[in-house]
Amino acid sequence: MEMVCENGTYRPFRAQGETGRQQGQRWTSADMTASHQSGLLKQLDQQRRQELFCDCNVVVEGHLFKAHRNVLFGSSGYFRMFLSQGAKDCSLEPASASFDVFSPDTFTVILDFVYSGQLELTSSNVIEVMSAASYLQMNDVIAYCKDFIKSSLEISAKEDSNEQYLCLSDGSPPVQDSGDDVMETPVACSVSTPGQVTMWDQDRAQLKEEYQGGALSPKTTARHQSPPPEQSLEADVEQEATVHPFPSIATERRRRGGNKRKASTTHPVVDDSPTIDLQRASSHKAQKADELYATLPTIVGVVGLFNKDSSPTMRFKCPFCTHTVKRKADLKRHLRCHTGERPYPCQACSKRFTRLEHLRSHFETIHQARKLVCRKCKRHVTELSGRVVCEGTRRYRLCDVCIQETGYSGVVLDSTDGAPVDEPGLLLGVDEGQEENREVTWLMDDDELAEDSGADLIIQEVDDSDEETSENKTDHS
DNA sequence: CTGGGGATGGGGCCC
DNA sequence: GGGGCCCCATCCCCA
Repeated sequence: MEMVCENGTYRPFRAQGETGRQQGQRWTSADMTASHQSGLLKQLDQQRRQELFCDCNVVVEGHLFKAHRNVLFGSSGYFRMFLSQGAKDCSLEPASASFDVFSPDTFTVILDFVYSGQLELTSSNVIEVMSAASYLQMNDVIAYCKDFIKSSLEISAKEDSNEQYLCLSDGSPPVQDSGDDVMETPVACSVSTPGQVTMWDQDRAQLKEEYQGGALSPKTTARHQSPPPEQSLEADVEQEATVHPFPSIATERRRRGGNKRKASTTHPVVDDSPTIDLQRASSHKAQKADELYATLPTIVGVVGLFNKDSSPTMRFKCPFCTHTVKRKADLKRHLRCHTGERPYPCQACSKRFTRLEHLRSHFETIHQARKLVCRKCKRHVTELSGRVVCEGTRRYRLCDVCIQETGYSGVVLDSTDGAPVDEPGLLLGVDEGQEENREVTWLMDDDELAEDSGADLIIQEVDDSDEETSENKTDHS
């Protein structure tokens, strides 16, 4: 770059306009800037389509795309790295890049976006475009894809909320399930009937309508030319906790911490309507997860990395975060932390889990008192010496010593028929299903424990539609 | 306020 | 691909 000497120091040469601005002579406006940028981009796009001055060849699965280095450099972190490596190479040979990790159609969408600022997202290509954008390190495209998905799921969540509103119209307070993130606020929202219009199509129509009406913020309109600086992924993630029902890992964990304890300390949900409602919401979430899975193309993340011996290894990349896994099954498992899908409900307390093993662990710990440790003195007990104490649906063991020391009083079930022993001050004949707000405590023998606990855990991957009946049964068993 | 422990959830990997 | 085990991180309660 040409340098000029100014007061004994060298400064970069300034264009006329900048000098003019310093002197207050520059005449400009936002419209003029936008018009100029738009025109320039159009010109570049025309050049690309006419293959004029293209100095970069991109081969995607055998299909050749011609483009301009400068444009790719300015749009993609991947190309910035790639082209920087050859920047010192002053040869006139066009730079060449080859990809097999996404389809030519997907790259067409991305390249069109680069040259026009218009991102043609559809329900069928959003995942693949997002994955490719992740590979190419195009954060703005990723953000737009995320917004597209989030907006769709927001509609879904509104539908869920609306259902909840309808279910709770009898005035019952909404019950927040521990495991599920159900929107609490009822939202007036028209619910489309299945088959009438797809979630994605509805969302696109809404986006288009809002955009045309000028009601949509630039963030969700996939405009490329002037993305605000705060529109980074990090900022986006920060907003998720309050705005979007589609959490990243970070926000998921934050929220998890907030809700988790409520679940473990509150009594089981005994009011049927909210439970059913949560199940419906969860069912809806599972459906959305299924839709997401259905839209996952094989592309989802076939990312070529390299082993120590420089041999390529295939990994599957999560389209929603930077996580990669070796197996597709592991990716599916991982995706549950994004979709919120919890297909394994505890039949005893309605808490839901993402994995069967977590459900099993929870059930054995919380409801079966499988740990042979006295909860009070922490000493090891045996099946015989450790008496099982029940609090609601929670069960744990106390050794005889701790029971005597604490003067433990509660409902003591007869070991033979399970009926409470008639003692003064005990809650007799109180069923938790009938007296949900009273903490019923009793002792239980191992015989009874073995008899009923094994049957309690009905492990199944739930088809939520049938869930309400089965859970009602176990709630009162 | 702090450390320990329980509960939960996610990742890696073997079967 | 699913099930299961192990390990680890995080959050929260409690002493």
